[in-house]
Amino acid sequence: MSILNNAAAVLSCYGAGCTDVTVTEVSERLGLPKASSSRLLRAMREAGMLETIGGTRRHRPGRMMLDLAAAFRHSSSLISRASEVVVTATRQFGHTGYISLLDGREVTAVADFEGTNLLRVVSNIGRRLPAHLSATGRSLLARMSDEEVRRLYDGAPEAKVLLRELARVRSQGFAVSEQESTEGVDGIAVAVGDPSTNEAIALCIVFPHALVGEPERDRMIAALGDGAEEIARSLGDRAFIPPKLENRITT
Amino acid sequence: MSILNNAAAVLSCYGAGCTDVTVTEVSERLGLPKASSSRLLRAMREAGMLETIGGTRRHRPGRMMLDLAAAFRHSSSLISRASEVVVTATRQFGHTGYISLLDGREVTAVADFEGTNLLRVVSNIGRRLPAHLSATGRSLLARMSDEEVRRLYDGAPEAKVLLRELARVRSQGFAVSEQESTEGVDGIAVAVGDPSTNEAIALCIVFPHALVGEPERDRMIAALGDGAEEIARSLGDRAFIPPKLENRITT
DNA sequence: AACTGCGGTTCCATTTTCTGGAACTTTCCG
DNA sequence: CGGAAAGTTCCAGAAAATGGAACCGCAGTT
Repeated sequence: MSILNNAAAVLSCYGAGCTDVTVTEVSERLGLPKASSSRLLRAMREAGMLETIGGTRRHRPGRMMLDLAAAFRHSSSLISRASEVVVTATRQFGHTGYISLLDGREVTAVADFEGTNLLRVVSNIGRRLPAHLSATGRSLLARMSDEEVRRLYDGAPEAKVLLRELARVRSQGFAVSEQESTEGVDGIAVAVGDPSTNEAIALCIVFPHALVGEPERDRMIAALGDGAEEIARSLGDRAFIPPKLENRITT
Repeated sequence: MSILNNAAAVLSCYGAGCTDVTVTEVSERLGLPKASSSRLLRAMREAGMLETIGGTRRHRPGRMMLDLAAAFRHSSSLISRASEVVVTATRQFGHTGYISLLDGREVTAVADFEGTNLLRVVSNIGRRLPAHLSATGRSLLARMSDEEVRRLYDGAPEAKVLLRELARVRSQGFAVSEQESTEGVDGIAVAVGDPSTNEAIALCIVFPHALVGEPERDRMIAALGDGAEEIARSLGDRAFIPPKLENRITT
């Protein structure tokens, strides 16, 4: 068990609302002796991976993580192109937009773009959601074959329902979330990929459930879909599914 | 020399436009034998700190960095409060806003908030600037004593000019940047701190130089200043310098 | 003031991991 | 296809990491 794995295990503690840790908490969560935890956190501090909050015992990720997250975002021309599309839609409609990607069975937001309407949506960056319970996740899963989805959700009770849901997403070319992950907030998502890097991302807009009617939703779907289609064409994404509003299935 | 330090050195390669690295590049930049570099990158890959781009030889930061950057942002109530202020100002004025912090002699943006006006400013997150050459940097440095600034810039040729500049910032309570780091773009920044964590951040708005006149600049300064003052009051920041428009010194 | 408990740090012998150079393998390009 | 460049594996020795115990620092209680 290398120290690098221990360090990564410490870093994995962050998330799901955990913003800082102490020596004792690390010791308990990783099952390491106190002495090892103390030395590990110290070494990580000195390497810049962690920093203490105001000289207290509380350790948070070091500020180098800001640079690293940005480098991740900039490493992908797919993300850059999709960001342009979502920014434009965010400005056009005034609602908040996201770029998200899959990591195992979860989605995580890569970038967000604040809207101007009255709805202040908590930033999704750093917040992981089950893929099958979010529009972005479903739009991304819909790009996979049923066999691939079955393998990913092997043994999971939600697999059967999910496969039916994904058939629907494929038919429509977009995924919809209705107050699913946030009360009062709906979302629409369209996924697109880059075959040269074998990655895919979801473009998403979220908006207040009660204030946005179907005509505006259609316009947003079209805006995301047209932009994503342009990206798919220029990157050669043969798995792209263009949104077809006439195929919309209402619940 | 521990493997953790080597890993951190690899992670430090990202930034200044570098979004991915190969084994050979790491070998050269860190002065390590190829064998060591290959094993190091592999161990970091397996730990999730790095990932390859589409199975190529190119390594970028792993997606865990997104979570870690978010945890950093959420670890500070100062950043959260300041973000509220900047979002409000961004919506009120339509210009892009930032939260930035100091790291040595550099500033780095923690969060950005896209405006709605026609100016599309490249995201500053992940882009480090010399603190003395940016409004956010100067507003943060102005909170330090001259002695502290001299120590930070010990031996640096720009120290003398900077100290004069900081006296000006202290007199005004805000810092201004006029087409300094980006052509055609001006910025104003106000710094505020949290004595309980001993950290400080700068609230900043950037806008097109040619399109924003002095009355609107004053209103933006007031918006940032009032918000920052509220934060300072509630966190007990005795080093806070409220903006005083009557003390403005024009170049 | 002394004591106790909790969180964290240091010491040290032992164990484990990491290292560099060389040989080998894979990939890419002309 | 061949050659060169990039990357990987092997192995003995060196270096780092480990766990348990002792120690330290701080805060609260008597």
